[in-house]
Amino acid sequence: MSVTNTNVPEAIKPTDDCAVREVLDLVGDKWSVLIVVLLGRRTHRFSELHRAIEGISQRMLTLTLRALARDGLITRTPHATVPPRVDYELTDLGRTLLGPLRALDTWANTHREEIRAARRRHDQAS
Amino acid sequence: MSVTNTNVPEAIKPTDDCAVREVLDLVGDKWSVLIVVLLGRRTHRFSELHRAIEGISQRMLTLTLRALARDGLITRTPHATVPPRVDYELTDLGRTLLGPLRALDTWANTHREEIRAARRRHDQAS
DNA sequence: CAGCATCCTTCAAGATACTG
DNA sequence: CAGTATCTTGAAGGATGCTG
Repeated sequence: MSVTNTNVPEAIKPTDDCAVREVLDLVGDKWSVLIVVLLGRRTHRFSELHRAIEGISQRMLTLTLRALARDGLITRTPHATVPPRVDYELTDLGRTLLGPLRALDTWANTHREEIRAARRRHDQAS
Repeated sequence: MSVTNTNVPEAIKPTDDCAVREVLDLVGDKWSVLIVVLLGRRTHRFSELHRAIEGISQRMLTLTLRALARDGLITRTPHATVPPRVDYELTDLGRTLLGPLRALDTWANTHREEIRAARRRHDQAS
């Protein structure tokens, strides 16, 4: 199913059939967008990401980076130095994702208060 | 942290500090975007959504609708008829989300093959 | 019809300790 | 430094039966 095309049958299957959900399967988890955004600014090494992202464990950083690399959004380049050093960088594909993410970012900043208000109203009423 | 503003310190906290992650906390789950997209076309009643969204359980449909209503993205209007009937509809706020979602949708459709290719390459290499 | 109440399973994610 | 290897837990989600 497409968000854009409205000339479609009623039914929706998650993942198979909804393009937006495919994106969420790529970067909808807890850490991926944070990494993509940081790498959107500049190349980072592993330890830099680890320090920059508050609260992430070494394990989750490794797993998330591996998944992003598999999907072609980032590259991993190890340097044979001592001590070892591994750089992570957005691919061209990864960079194209920054635009849509910016749209979401703008939306969130614009409507943040509206959402909080709705929540307060709802929680009050019940 | 903002995706747009690059004049910011290094560190990122998830949820608190990243606007994109806030959106993902609203609609990043398995079913929310599907519902938002369907309601973007027209008002639906509960049973219509249940039939339209392949694989969703009554329980998850109820929970997801409730969360979306709490965040002010949709409205719930029960009709005192027999048999009972409840309509769900996007709010103005909910409608403003369709734009950013469309951006993601377009991105996914454009780069779907690229991602599949990257994945094949990666899985081959290992 | 539109749900709620329970029980159950699975998996994302965290904690901790170890290593090339 | 940049990871693995285990173990554990919490929350998301599913299955089923009941009800105003």
